[in-house]
Amino acid sequence: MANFLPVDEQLDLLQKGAAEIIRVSDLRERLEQSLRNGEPLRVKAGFDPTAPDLHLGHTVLMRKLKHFQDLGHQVVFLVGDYTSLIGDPTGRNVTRKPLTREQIDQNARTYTDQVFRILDRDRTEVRFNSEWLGKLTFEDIIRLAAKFTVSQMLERAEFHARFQKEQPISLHEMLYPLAQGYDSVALRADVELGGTDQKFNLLAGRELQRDFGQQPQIVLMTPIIEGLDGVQKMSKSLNNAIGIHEPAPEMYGKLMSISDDLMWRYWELLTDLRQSEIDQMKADVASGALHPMDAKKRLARTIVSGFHSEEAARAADETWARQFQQKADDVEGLEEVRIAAADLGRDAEGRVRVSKLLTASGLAASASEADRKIKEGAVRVEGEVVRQSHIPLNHASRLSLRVGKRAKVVLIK
RNA sequence: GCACAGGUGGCCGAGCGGUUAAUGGCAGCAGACUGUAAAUCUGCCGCUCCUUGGAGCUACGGAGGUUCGAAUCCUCCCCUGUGCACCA
Repeated sequence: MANFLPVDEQLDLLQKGAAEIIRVSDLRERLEQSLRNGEPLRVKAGFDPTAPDLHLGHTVLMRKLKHFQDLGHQVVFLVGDYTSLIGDPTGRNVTRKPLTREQIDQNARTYTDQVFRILDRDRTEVRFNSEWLGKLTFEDIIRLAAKFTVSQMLERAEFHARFQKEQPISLHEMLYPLAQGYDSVALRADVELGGTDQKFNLLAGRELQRDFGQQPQIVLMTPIIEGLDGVQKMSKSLNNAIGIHEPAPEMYGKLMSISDDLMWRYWELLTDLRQSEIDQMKADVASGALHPMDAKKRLARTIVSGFHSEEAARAADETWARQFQQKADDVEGLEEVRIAAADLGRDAEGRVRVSKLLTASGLAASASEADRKIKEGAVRVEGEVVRQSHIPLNHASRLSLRVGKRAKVVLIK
């Protein structure tokens, strides 16, 4: 099988960026064991396909998975198709809405497509937990449930908080850690990765494995990265996430919108730059040798080129600079939208309602909102601020529109 | 099942028969300021329509009802929480 690196070197890479490992001594032992018998470790990480897209927050964990993979270990990418019927209560103050089977399948497909932007497809074992969870009988579930007590469950911060606030906790939500733990049993996992918020669930795996006569898995937790707001964790539903499928300019722009403070965290968790290099850069910014904006641009380029290409990153960089650093409305590189002239409607003098233009192009959610933006002076057509509700539109079939920092080119036919 | 307390705009949370899409906070958006941001200040923050200003429509768990008038009162239903559920 693979030629493994010496244990110390492996540990060195694996510990980098890990928030907590339970326990490091066990991991060392397990690595030594694997080195002796030439068997790679089985390293598991589960993802619930509850949202259709992965975002950069997920990649923190995937990057760590890749480290294991690079070291020659067997990575198991587990799609929690069955557990997503429950919905992980982690970090939730309300019960999740259950997904339909179709949504889950659809999401799972999107997931596996995206994950191989980071992991090596040929060396990754992809599994779905419906494979074994779907076969459990009610009796099996009763036996699993008997392993935990109600107060153990209520110790969990999420449940505790909800209980205190007299908010509902459905019984099935307590089944989640059992299911995730049983996954580890079924997969005979040596190591499980997860975010720090998963601690309880990860530890349940150790518990159950012990009960099933297996060696309890090592648990490696990665930090939870903050979203664009810099406060809450990155999450699609909080609308502060950067999806890994997002187009380069979008991704670049979002990265540039983070605060200077947050930038350092992103450097650490989302790039492979060494800590020493990051510290150096930090020092340069502090001393004034490096402009923070340049550091941030470099961050954005680094990340974007990882998911797209260097050319795409460079192009995004130029587009961004044009859009935000020059005041003039430059049409080049902007997203183009087609609008049917019939959808706009003209008044007797052949003028067009600006709010219609904005809604049709997707720059405003509703005509009412568009009208407000016009009053606020946020709307520009061909670079000129527009304050009237109607503008003449002769034969121009192509014009640039801007609302605040968002801009598009519309083609009217 | 019984009793009690609740269900208000993306979220939290006031209002508890009579100005107003409904105080306030958060989030969001825009303007100013900057280095793109962040911070700060200001404005906006249901939808539709009409060329600055207006007009209309839809909203306070759901359905009915009382009333000139309801988020506010009544009835039923749905949902959540708490307590009780042997003696009671």
